[in-house]
Amino acid sequence: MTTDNLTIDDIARELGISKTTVSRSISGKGRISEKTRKRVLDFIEKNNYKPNFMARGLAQSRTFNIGWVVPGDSEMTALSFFQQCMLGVIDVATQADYDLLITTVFDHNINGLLRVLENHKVDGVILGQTLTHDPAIRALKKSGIPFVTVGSTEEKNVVQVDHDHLSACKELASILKLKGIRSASFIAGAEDKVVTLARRRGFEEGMDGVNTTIYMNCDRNEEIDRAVDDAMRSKTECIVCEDDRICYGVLAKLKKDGVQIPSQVRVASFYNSSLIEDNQPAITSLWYDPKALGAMACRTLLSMIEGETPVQRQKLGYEVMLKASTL
Amino acid sequence: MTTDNLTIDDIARELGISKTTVSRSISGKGRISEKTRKRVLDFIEKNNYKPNFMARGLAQSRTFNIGWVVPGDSEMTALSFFQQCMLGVIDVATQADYDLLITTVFDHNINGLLRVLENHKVDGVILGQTLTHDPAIRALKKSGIPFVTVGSTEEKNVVQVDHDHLSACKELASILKLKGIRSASFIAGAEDKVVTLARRRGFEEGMDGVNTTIYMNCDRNEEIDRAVDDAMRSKTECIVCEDDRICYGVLAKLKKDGVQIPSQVRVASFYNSSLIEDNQPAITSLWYDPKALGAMACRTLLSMIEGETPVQRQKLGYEVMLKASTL
DNA sequence: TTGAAAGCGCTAACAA
DNA sequence: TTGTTAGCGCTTTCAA
Repeated sequence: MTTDNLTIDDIARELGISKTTVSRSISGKGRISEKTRKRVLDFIEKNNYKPNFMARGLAQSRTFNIGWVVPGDSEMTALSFFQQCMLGVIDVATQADYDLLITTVFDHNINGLLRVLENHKVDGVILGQTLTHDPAIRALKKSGIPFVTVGSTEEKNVVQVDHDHLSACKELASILKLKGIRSASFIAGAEDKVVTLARRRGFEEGMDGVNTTIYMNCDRNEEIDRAVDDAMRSKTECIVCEDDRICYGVLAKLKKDGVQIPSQVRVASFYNSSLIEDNQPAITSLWYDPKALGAMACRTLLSMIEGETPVQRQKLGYEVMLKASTL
Repeated sequence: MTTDNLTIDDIARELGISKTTVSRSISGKGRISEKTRKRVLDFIEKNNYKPNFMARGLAQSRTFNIGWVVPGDSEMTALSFFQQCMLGVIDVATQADYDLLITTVFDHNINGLLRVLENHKVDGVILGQTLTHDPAIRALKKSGIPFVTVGSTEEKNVVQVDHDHLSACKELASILKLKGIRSASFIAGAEDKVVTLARRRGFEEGMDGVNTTIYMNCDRNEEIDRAVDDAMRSKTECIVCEDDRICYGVLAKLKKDGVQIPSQVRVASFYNSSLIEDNQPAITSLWYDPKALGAMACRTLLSMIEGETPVQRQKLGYEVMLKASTL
């Protein structure tokens, strides 16, 4: 049953033709008479032949794997965003007969990525997140391997796909401003992430003229709690959270302190996910499509692997979802 | 700079020895004089030689990749458990110069896994979750490839690592019973998951004599809400949640309904994670070490790939964490 | 339109 | 202790 040791030679012998012809029939490259082509394909179908990826890889210097690089702390990795995005990548990759090799980057330590690159274990890489001085991007550039980043970067000549965070955050912020908010606080995560900076800028531009306070690097709960304490003490009218994880922490803190939303303070988030979507009251937030983003990243990468030169920057849209948390 | 086209032939020529000698120096197999061995290694070090994995793979029929199979719905994948577990796997794999190929299984659809197996893209597989009639296990057995499951299974001859869910859940349940609880409800997820069944059994055994109600297949929020409604109507004294995700839903529902914990109902969870750990009040739960589990699974798999015959069932411990949610 | 033959870079008998 | 020689299974010139 499991006779999957069938090789291209076996087929050639069986059909009385050469390996070359078989190879060509499969790949579709070169001229082949429709007749023999069909003979080969039929035989393959019947005998359940599966080409050997390693052999093909060695001959063509290809692995048919693509690298997927994500932050290596479980708090990050577990974020709905990366998971959704990855599912989009997998969808597209699978259809093109590629598989995903996963690598983690933790605290600017890119050893895992370096190993994968040095060992030539992937044909291209998708970077799940961009940092301001991103060592991963540097390494990828140096390696010469095709790669695309999910998230923007200032680095030159980097193919990138991203949501339009700046516009989205600016739009949401300005809507909040129009609601008559006089003072707002922005609680955000690590400022070495490009997306954090974009959101901050969107917030600031949208809130132009409003009294604002910015709390950066609130990655852990204590920091979030402290930021919320400070914001409430300063009688902020609205807390805007940089992402779902932070919003989750903010909601927990407000609940603990018995602060009512939206009567005592309004809350909005620049990223939505299942982490907060069932909250009572519902949270005003931005909606993106990370799965579509992942799919686009993968499509782009595959085209690069095929030798095409893709658009450098692709932006995906968003939606503003106004809910009860901001009146 | 990027002269990484150095091959074993180059080294041999450069050093005036044969490829074989070089190969042996690297692998450490066969007899080699310390002197030449050192010469080769020094040369390699100096010239930054990196062996070609594809070539080695083709020659040895190995890929130096291991497959990591997880549920393909983002709600599941994002669970802290799988992420932590994966980080454990990656740690061990990386040290042994293996990489992780990720594959998803969604709703008993194992096509992704099948492709990876047929294409021989991995040397072994770690299954992140076990189902009662697990098609993945069947496929893996049939393929003959080494694999280990994270989670138990009834299938014969399957190497498996797991937490001791039964004992853990039974212990927690019996502690709750000792606290004088007269009626308890168990809210659980899909009953095709082996772990769900184990936890249920632990609950039932631990609660022996107590008036209990079981709610199975509560994977979505509506179902959780309905279960909670029913449980509260039946004046349950304690809601025991099968995992963190469900507990999260239960807590949200109780909050929405203004039910006080633990005064109006006690709550416990059979799995802890960041999803619920900051809850007020703190939730009584079980603590496991999924990262250690992943690491153990990977170590076991690697030993199997090396041809060893490992222990069939390995169990990791747990801790009962009694918190304010159960008095 | 087809085939022969030379690799891709490494490992592993078998000899020496 | 080291080297010679076949492969691993596929692709790809170059010829026919």
